[in-house]
Amino acid sequence: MKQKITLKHIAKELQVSISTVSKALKNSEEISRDTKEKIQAFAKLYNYKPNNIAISLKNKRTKNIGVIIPDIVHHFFTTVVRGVEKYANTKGYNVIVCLSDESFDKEVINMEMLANGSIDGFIMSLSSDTQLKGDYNHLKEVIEQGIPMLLFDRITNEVDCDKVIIDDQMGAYLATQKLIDEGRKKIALVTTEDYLSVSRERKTGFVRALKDNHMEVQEQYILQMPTMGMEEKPFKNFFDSVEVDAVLCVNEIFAISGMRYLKSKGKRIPEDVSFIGFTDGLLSKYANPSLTAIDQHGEKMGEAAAEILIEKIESELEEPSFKTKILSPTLIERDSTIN
Amino acid sequence: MKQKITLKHIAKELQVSISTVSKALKNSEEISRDTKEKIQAFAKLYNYKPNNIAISLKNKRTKNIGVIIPDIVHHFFTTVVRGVEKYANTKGYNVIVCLSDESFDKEVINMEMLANGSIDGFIMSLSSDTQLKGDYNHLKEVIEQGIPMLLFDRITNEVDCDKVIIDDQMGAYLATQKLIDEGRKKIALVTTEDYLSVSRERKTGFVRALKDNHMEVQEQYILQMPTMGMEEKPFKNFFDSVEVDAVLCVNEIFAISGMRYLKSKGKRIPEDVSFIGFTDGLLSKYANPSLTAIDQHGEKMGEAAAEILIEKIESELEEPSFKTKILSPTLIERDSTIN
DNA sequence: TTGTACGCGTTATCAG
DNA sequence: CTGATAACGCGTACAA
Repeated sequence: MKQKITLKHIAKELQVSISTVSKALKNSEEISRDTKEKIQAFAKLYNYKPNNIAISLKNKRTKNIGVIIPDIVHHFFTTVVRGVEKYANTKGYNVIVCLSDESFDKEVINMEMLANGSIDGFIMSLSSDTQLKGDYNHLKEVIEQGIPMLLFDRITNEVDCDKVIIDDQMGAYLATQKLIDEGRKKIALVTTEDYLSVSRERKTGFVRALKDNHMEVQEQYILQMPTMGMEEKPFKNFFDSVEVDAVLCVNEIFAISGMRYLKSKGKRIPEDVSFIGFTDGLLSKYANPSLTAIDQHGEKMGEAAAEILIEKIESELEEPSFKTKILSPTLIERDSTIN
Repeated sequence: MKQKITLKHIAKELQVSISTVSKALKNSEEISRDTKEKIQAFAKLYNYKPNNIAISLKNKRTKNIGVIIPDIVHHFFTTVVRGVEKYANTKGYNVIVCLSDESFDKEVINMEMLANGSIDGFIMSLSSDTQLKGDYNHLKEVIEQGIPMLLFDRITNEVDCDKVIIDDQMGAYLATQKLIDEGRKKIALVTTEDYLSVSRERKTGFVRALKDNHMEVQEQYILQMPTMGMEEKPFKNFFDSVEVDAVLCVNEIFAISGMRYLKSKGKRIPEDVSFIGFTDGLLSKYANPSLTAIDQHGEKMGEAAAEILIEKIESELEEPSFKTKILSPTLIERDSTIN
């Protein structure tokens, strides 16, 4: 087993001091050509690579960024991670991914683990538990310590930091307007509970579009789904009790499940009922009919987040100047709406 | 801005030596009650937490494990990552995720970045590029250095290390047998190019099942898809030229796309043609008809991988005793086959 | 041109 | 009971 070689080994082997080796490997002018060549050759031969940990300790820079997301088996979040990775790697950063699993406690634990020197900055999206609880002290503490922090997608106004979001209101507005333009009159919204920031925004956009078109907002057309998983029954109750001709869903799964139920009731899509869903993931593309969707541009979001965060890390100015970047969503028309 | 506090700060503030503080915080018997209480109170007040990096340097243990996967916007890999995270966190480890993006070069770069002290061990699945190239020197070098390494799913026999896979042959066999039991006679296999280890295995299982049932293996029933993405044309060519009554696909996307095309040709599923796909992801569940699938138990795989790797990391014996854990796949019957 | 000494934050050993 | 010292691996200001 070829143990990792250190400056010390090289120094001893070549009968010079450690600092000479260090300088030689940085091609310092201070060192004679001969010595440099000898040392560099030796280093290459034994494949010397500086130890990241030692450098981190010295520089107080780890070149790691911590990403905390609620779930990883999730199309949108993974596209964001991919974007973060992509940009971070070009800047020589690694990405440490931690999952909060939608739990406040795990979010706190993970942040504490990472905050003790493991990372130079955070990119995160709040767990639903945290948003429900409304307790953001763990974020505030980290920020207090001077660790750069960026929130994306699921954010809160209660903490001051950089943010990247898509314009969820606009997404919902676009979608709703599209349905109205099709001539739909009874448009339903299928959403989650209100404490998720994104759901609130989407609902606002939905309502605004209706009002702008002088349509009435009827609470009975709004279905608030309980926690994910059991979709069958709520849909049944809802669609059996109200007659709709269009449905906007805050995620793909709701849309697919909704379409399935209505089709089983003999409705034709999109002739009888149009569907639009948030998050343009795999399901939207491969659904039958394929689903018209709001693309949230996760990868771009991740890249933007990484760019902003890394800039902040490397600028190290004390100024608390935070920006919120708002990306625009796009409507991708497929077969669940009428062209 | 409340800077992170160190032992040194505490020592200075309390007029004691650094080592006294260190010991006091570890509740050492050597330190008097009074001093300990004073120091512990102070530490708690200022929320002292030891610096991970310094500890890593000292212990030569980072408590990080590196996970390198070809793609993260991918249901199977994310379930594995989730399993790894889950187990690793219970053992106090963080997970550093790097993406090879199916590229040999990125795989090498990422491994080198992580191998210089950032992680205590690797869990990885080979990029297709690497499998195509057949060059595993980067893995061998890392293993040479004594860094524990575990391969999962996309593995190779050319490197000696721990491995976790599902029995892909068995999965394909199970699926094929199911189709045969339904009375299908013209069973197609839709797969990728042969250099992916998993595809090879699945093909072998498919062939074996046919032979065991005294059925002829006909090359014309095997469709080798080019790289992912453009599914339309190859399917058209294939299904227009051969008549089949069942299809086994090595992934969900192929299955969904295949079903779609055949439905567009007026075939009924599963009455005219049965479908089974590998990887029980979202698409399988929500497809129409829902897809009978081989569950690869990604999360279990991740947990098993993390368990084996961490055990190896913490046992630090020199013995090169490597095991290969083989998980059994499960057939999940849905509506694309006949019950 | 090369080497010494120090510091990053921690722990362990040993001396007082 | 407490403190000084060395060590982990590296970089660098300063001394030789």
